[in-house]
Amino acid sequence: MTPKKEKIIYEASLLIHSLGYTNTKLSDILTSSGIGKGQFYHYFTSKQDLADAVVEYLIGTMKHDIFEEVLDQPTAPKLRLNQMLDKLCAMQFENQAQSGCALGNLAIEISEHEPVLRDKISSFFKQWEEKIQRALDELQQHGELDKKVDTAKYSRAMIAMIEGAILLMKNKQDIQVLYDITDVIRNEYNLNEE
Amino acid sequence: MTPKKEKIIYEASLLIHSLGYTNTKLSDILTSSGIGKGQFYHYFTSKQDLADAVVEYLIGTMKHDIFEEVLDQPTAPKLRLNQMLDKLCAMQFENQAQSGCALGNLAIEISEHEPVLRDKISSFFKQWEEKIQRALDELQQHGELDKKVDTAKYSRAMIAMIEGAILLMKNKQDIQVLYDITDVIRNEYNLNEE
Amino acid sequence: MTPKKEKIIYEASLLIHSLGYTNTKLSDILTSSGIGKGQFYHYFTSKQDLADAVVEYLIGTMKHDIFEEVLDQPTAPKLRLNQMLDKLCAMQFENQAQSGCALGNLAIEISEHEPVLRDKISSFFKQWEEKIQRALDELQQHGELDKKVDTAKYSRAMIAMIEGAILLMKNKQDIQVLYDITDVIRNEYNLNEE
Amino acid sequence: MTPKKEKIIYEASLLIHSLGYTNTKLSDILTSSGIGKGQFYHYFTSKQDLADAVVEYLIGTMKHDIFEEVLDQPTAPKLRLNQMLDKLCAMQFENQAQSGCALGNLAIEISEHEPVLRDKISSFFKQWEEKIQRALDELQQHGELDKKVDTAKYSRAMIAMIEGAILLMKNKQDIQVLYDITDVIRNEYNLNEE
DNA sequence: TATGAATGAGCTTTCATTCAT
DNA sequence: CATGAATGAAAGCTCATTCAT
Repeated sequence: MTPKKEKIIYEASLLIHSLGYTNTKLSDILTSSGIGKGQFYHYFTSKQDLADAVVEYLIGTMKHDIFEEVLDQPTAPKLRLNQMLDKLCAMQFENQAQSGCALGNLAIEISEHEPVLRDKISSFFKQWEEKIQRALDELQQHGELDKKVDTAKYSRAMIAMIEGAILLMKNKQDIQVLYDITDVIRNEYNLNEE
Repeated sequence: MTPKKEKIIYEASLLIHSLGYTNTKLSDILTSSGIGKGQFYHYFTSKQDLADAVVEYLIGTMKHDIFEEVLDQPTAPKLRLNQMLDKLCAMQFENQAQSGCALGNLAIEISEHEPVLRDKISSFFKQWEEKIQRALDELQQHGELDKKVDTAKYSRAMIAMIEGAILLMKNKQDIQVLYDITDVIRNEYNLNEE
Repeated sequence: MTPKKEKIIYEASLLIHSLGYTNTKLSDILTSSGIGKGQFYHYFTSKQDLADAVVEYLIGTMKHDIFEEVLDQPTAPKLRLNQMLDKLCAMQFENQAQSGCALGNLAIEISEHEPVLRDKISSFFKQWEEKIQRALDELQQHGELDKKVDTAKYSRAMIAMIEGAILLMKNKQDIQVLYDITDVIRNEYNLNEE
Repeated sequence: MTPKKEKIIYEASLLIHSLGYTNTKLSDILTSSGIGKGQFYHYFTSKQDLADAVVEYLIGTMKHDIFEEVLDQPTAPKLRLNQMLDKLCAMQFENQAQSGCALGNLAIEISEHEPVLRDKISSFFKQWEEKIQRALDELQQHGELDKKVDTAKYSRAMIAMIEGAILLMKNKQDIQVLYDITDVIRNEYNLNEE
């Protein structure tokens, strides 16, 4: 992967995050990347091909920021989940609550009609669920979570709350929505005390 | 509003639900509605104008189905909330878990760049929150909900869970995701009968 | 078929005759026809679609000029064949021996890779063979052609001589080539005397 | 001429034979030849320049196969012409009747608009005519051909039949067309042994 | 009202050619 | 000699919108 290609993917990811895949025009990408039309097709076979690369890049970023740096750490489960929420809030704050979740947006834009991309995103969400579930299992073992909750369902529900919160936040263009709902998450999953 | 105009809006709402606003072409709408180009511009000044009407229609449908028929009813709060969840699940089941939430999709597609539509959707979500909050307040008064929860935040969080669940469901193209997460909602908000 | 569509097909047929299918650009056709890009796609679904129409038009023209006006006439076979050759020579003379046989050119350009167009042209050549063969059969019956020649093969061979003559004529950009070879045809098929 | 350059010309000739000059892309040639872009422009100044070389190569091949190995041989004229036809049939059989005559195809594709290439091909056809004419003259001297035929016209007509036969054969994608018409040639020019 | 022909800016993509290394 | 990154004009095509009837 040449630096140029990485640059194109990065610039495209910003555009797609803000505008969506369809609304991002090749000309936008060319302008942002500072390349010519022909050059683009030297690196990618099509706009679709770039979309694949962007999705992989976005998933890679999330895996790095959320999995490797937080959920995969050998720290206490409560800490991991709190750090995860902090980080997600920080990401949206940096974006000024404007564009929402890049992968969530794409999931909604393409899931019904683009099976390949859908599966990539779906696979990411599955991994995320598993890592949260592991944390919830640990909490349960430590008696910090109600014994009878189904951690598989609850980890998925936590992601749903996060994605839904970001959706509502984007719709209101107001970061407070995300803060409020992460508060509720911390309450409901006993992430607050001590 | 002539029946023809209503027909156009209805057919457009189906297409936009499945394809998104940008990916829905005027020609698709004309074909579905069985009208000609000139006819369209007789009823609408632009595609944007139609989008406004579609959003109003979608909001109107939700208000009828969820507000008037359920949340505004003088029934027990637990029943109202359960019926609301049942209805939302039924709607997605009918759609075979394919397209997700029409308003949620649009919220994500247009919130950053189309203030007028964003505000319309945002206003709908706000009303929804208020009606859920009212139900939660009643539950609290009946001692069926923890006294210290902030019902404003919790009603918003419930919508976040619902929208997030539908997002994940659409991404997996599997209704079970929605069922699982509504189970969690019922648990957490003490909606299961006893 | 609207006059506009006919005009596009006609102008395209001239361009394709001279330049070939691939070398004829949509922009050439638009300029010749005096229409805009969008209008073209109102009448045709693609450049390929136009090619189909052009082939049909070219075949139709040949059928009219060579079949209906000459070979299908109830005149003497020798006269019909001579008139056919005269007409073919006249057509190339009008074109100043520049572009050759429109259908022959297309046959060479597309036969290996475009089965649909190939079959259309092939079907035209087959009909042409049959009509010449009928004339040759009549000649044989009148004792004006050697009894033992296989009229099926000889009619096909006559078309081969014509198409080959036009090919060589085009290559030399000299009508005389065609005249010389039609002379040979008239000799060999006893079309001269009286 | 380096082996690499010869390789490029050879691979290009195969592609141009099948696809035509315009439809053969530089990238196809690079792939087939296993070279890079820069390498190509080291050997050729342009695609046109390559086309010149390909035409020379194709003409050279025909001269070797048809002239040197057959028509220039000091054998009997009837044998030479029969061997020529046999060889031409064999070449098309090898190609499975798919692509036709490489030089005939190019003649049709470029004669109207590329004078340099046209003249090269035209010059080849002229030489071919002369060599056939010489054979016909010898046949006439041996009393094996009608005295009064104009051997110049008849040699050209023979090439026309061959090229026309290959055109029809390519259009039908059926080698039998060529076989049938060469049969007629052998009849008409008294080439069948007796 | 109603039709669909016409427009044209802009889209994704192609491709011969040039250039830096 | 050799590579392949870079260029950009031009290709085929799309689509919201306008206009003549």
